[in-house]
Amino acid sequence: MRNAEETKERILEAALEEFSSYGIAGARVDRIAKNAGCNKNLIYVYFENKETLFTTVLRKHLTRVYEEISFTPEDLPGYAAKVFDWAMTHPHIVRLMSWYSLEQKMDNITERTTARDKKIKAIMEAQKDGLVGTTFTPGFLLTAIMALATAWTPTHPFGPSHDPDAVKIPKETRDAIAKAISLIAKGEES
Amino acid sequence: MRNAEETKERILEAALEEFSSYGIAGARVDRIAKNAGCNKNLIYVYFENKETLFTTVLRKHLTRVYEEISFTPEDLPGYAAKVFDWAMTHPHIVRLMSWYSLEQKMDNITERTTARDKKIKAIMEAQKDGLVGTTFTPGFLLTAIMALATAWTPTHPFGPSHDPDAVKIPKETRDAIAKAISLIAKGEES
DNA sequence: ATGATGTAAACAACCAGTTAGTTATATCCT
DNA sequence: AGGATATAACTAACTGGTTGTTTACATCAT
Repeated sequence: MRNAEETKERILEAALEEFSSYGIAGARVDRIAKNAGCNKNLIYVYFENKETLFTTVLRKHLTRVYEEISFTPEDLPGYAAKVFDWAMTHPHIVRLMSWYSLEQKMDNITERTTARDKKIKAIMEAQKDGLVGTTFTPGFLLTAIMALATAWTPTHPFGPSHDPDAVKIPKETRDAIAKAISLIAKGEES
Repeated sequence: MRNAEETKERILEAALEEFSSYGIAGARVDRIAKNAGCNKNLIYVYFENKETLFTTVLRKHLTRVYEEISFTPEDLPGYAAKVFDWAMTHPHIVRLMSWYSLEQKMDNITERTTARDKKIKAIMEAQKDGLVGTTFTPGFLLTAIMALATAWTPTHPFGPSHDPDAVKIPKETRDAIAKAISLIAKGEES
């Protein structure tokens, strides 16, 4: 019963649930402690603040995502499908990212920007090699992929509420997204 | 100085700013009263409480949007461009919608669902008339349009942070979005 | 003078963060 | 081995400030 690492993990789990549901401002430290089955003070011992607890949770899951989802510039539709699958199976983390981008004070997490730069460069090279069309810029393509892949997440402002039936048939939606990205990545003329 | 309608309006203005910046949980009623230049109690006299004040602000601007942006099922790229322009010039309201979809207790505003149903039906008819391709369902097309059109908003989790240069050249981004929607709406085969 | 409009103060609940103290467990000494 | 001791893990209770909401009172227009 007296295991610091285990309690830290329980706190992080409860914090994910709490922050995902209520955001930073809406989250309650007492509730996190209760759901983690530990004393409130331990949260302040192991993690500095409410805010650093949040960023700790976010960073932890973000790095896990970067490891799980490999970027394939030569197969952008497949990448979009992978991101879609991940977003649909990990709605908590998508919510976490949404909260962060709204409540943020504009200090970006370094991991994200470096990961983004890598992808941009990879798309540029794929374009040079003729694997991806040059109708759109790498930045546009990447943003379009992420926007489409996460659009059907329960949290999205224009998501399931605009396409309620899609939630029941995720496979069809995934294929449609891949298809759409395929069209954009080729970028044929009209 | 003694004009109820005027003070109501000042409260709604200050509330928009406050809720857009901090969300429902993060917003402070004292700050709204201060920025509206009125007594805190008036907020409770004219609007029930914090939450109904929020929904009042949201509803007000949503109906305005529905009036301003006309839906053109025969020209989906043009509609996407219009939505993009609106999103870029009204970031507060986009943020308001984002907050709402995150903090929501899943009770949808009726105006939104009816407006959505109308658009879906319009796209269906456009497909029957051969004005829009049938590769994708109307719900998918509508969601894709909204997702792409709002993806470069400052608040989007994968927005400007994934495509920083796009913010400086909104016209190019708008045209790229229209082009992308054009490709999807045609839905040519590979 | 009466209802609409506005003000100041208070209130009760809440909440992030702290303090002081307790228990378990590992380490050291003999 | 076994008792003293130090330390890591944990707890209960408190603090000081904040916050949504209410109450009691003042002032203006008609």
